[in-house]
Amino acid sequence: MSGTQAARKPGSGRRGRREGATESREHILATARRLFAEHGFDGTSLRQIAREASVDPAMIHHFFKGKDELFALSVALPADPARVLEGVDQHDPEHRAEAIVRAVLKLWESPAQHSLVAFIRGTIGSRAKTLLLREVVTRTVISRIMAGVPGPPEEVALRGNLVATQVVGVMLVRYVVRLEPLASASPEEVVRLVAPNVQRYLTGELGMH
Amino acid sequence: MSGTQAARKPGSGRRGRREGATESREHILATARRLFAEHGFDGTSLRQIAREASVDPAMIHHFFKGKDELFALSVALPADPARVLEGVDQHDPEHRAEAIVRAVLKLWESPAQHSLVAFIRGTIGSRAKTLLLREVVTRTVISRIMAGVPGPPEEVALRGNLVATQVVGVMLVRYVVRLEPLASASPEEVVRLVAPNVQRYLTGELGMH
DNA sequence: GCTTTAATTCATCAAATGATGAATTAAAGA
DNA sequence: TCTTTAATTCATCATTTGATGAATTAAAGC
Repeated sequence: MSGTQAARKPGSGRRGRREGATESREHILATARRLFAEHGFDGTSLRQIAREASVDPAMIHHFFKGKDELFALSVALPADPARVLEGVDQHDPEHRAEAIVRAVLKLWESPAQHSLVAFIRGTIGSRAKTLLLREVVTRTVISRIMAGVPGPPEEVALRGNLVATQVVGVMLVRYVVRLEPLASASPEEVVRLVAPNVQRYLTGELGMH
Repeated sequence: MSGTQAARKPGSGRRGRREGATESREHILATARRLFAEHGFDGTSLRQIAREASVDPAMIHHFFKGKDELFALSVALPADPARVLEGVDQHDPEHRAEAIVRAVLKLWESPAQHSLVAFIRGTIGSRAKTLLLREVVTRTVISRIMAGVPGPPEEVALRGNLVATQVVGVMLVRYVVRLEPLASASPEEVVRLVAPNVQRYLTGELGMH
């Protein structure tokens, strides 16, 4: 796992503050996002981030409390669920699926994609982080998606879980594993393909009881 | 991340071969399976495995070439896709979804569950391993599931991807993230809930072209 | 211009990791 | 029984990791 030597030898840079605008903090964050996305949390070292950001490792501790905070700030929750799903709950539940799928795809097609992949990799890799994910997903995402859906609470909760399976599945297969041809399909085509199934979970006949 | 001290101090055990049956190798494998499932590949150290298996770390290198081989043997491909999906392709494509979902759930409800979660965590955590997963899934799983499905190859491939989104989503939400109430639903109920959506992807109207 | 603040690098630490070779002991085979 | 093979532990290495404190330099505020 040991790559080639650093692009900047230890000692080639002058000491002290650099001239010009200060942008190291953003470089660190951008590099961290990219590396966490590629190799996950444990697979990415602070030194590697520092090297690729052309910065001394100590800078990371100067700007952030440690690796955890860097991960949290660079990668975790790269988007505010409330904003992403804004307006979704104003659609009639009977015709909400399209809006959900479209909102999710819009987010994943944005520049946030790197961060999102990093979030998925870093989160699923560890049990502790997965538990955190469950909380976030349940409280902020699913509750929002299911607002106003009629039926007994237990059934609505189950429907929310089912919607999650389909949405998470698309995210994983299209953006993380990148199966073709789905990965190359246009967002609108994905909406057409997937939304009907999501709609069934939301308000359709489930064949229960 | 550092847990409590080991259950066996360094020096409390006699040197040399232990008396009685030799089962350390299996203990190592079982412990590795469990720990890889909880903390992923990088999050699990050989020393931790050795400690919880009540074994010297050097034993791991005695039985296995290294961490990679241990991971491969304990965790990777915990089930032969061919066996799991055996007979699925003998169902008429028009009524194959139930068989698929049932086969997948049967596997995940088996004792292999730990290994499978470990496989997912270890695989999704790293980009390189994800690429490998893509190969395996495409060549062995999807091709088997889609055998005999009519239509142009490109469309069949897309349908296969869509089936994958739904199946992967269920695996992740039910077994890895464990969202309730889906995680506690009976396998047969999950089949009833999910199979219709899988069937639409397999042979249903997709609204394309 | 002077002072304060912040950015940047260097040197270094303690801990943990994967790995290896030698020594010790029991089981298996003759 | 004697010999060979395999299992088990110990001691130890070189690396890597995350982290810290001090020293150096530029920017910002006055």
